[in-house]
Amino acid sequence: MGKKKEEIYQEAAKLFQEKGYKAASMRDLAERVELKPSSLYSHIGSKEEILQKICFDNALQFVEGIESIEEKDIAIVDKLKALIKLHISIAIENPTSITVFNDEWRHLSLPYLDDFLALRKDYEQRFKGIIKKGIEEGVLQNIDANIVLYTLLNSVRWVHYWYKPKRSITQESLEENILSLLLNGLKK
Amino acid sequence: MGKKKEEIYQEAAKLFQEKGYKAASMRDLAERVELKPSSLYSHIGSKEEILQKICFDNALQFVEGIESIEEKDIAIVDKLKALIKLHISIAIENPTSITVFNDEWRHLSLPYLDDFLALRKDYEQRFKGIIKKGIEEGVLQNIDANIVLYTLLNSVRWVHYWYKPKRSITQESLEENILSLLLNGLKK
DNA sequence: GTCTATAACTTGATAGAC
DNA sequence: GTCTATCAAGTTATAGAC
Repeated sequence: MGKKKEEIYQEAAKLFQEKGYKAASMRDLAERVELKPSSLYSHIGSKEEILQKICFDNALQFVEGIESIEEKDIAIVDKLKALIKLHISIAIENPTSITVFNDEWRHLSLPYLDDFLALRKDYEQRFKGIIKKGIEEGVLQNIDANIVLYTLLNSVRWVHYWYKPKRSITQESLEENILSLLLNGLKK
Repeated sequence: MGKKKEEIYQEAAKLFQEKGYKAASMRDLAERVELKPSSLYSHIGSKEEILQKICFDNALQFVEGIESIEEKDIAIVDKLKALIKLHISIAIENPTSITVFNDEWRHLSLPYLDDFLALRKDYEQRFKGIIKKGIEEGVLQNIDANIVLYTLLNSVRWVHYWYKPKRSITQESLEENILSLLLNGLKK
């Protein structure tokens, strides 16, 4: 990928994050990469093409991550730990694009929207499968698998909104704290 | 509030939820309430006025809710339970406006944006205060208060995205399950 | 690959008749 | 209070010179 093209994608992600996809204009973007708006189109096909790349790149990262965890020969609880860590590390490594992935996918047009939702559904089903197995094995509390799935996903999906790497908390201790809270509970 | 005005606010919330504030047009809205676009302005002042009402009405519901919980003479753990239930019930009672409140507040213009953020900050500080007291008293695990605050908020803030009241799960059992997960942990 | 110019369209909101 | 007509500004994207 050309250097300018890469710059455009990166700045677009920032812009989409700050203003939202719809409110971010190609004029804004052009200004940030020091080009006239029309010149953007020598590098990219359309505004939505940028959104597509961001959404699907992130979706694939999650799908690949869960596949590799599924294959591992480890205890269910450790698979869940690995999944939660996967979410935290993806969110912290690339907070900008993960925000767009989380919040702006709905502006995808068909058929991309359907493809995206299918990928997401697939991911959630795999995640739920691991939870269900843990309940069956008796190592997890017998809580509705959907509730566990979405409570875990949600609690971890927005870490990047408030966690700043420069703070006193390291990523390691962040992971430990969240894992302790989710696995052992808030009560002493 | 006039009947038509009420209808406009309600449909606007739905529309903002479905498409996002920026992508939802006054023409869309007019069509839904069976008016010509210009006629909307006999009932409302502007598009943003609708957003303001949605955001501040919800924010005040949370602030009033936490004030009433603070005043109660009950154990810290019970205050936390009450807070989590507050979030769940607000989200389920009015899923449409809570989505707009959650996701679209950033399209508020100044000075409303600052007012809104101040309200939110105030709420979070109060919530964090309760958590800190629980840690001091020794009834909660010694986990960073920010991590607890945001993990709780996030896990519960998006319940309405996946919980459908018509499902087999009642609101009561939903609350019990989420509370059990957050307070006692996922592990058996 | 960048520019100027502009097409084709959508946006929120207003003026003024009825 | 609803309408028709319309404005002014903003949108993505393209055409074609250099």
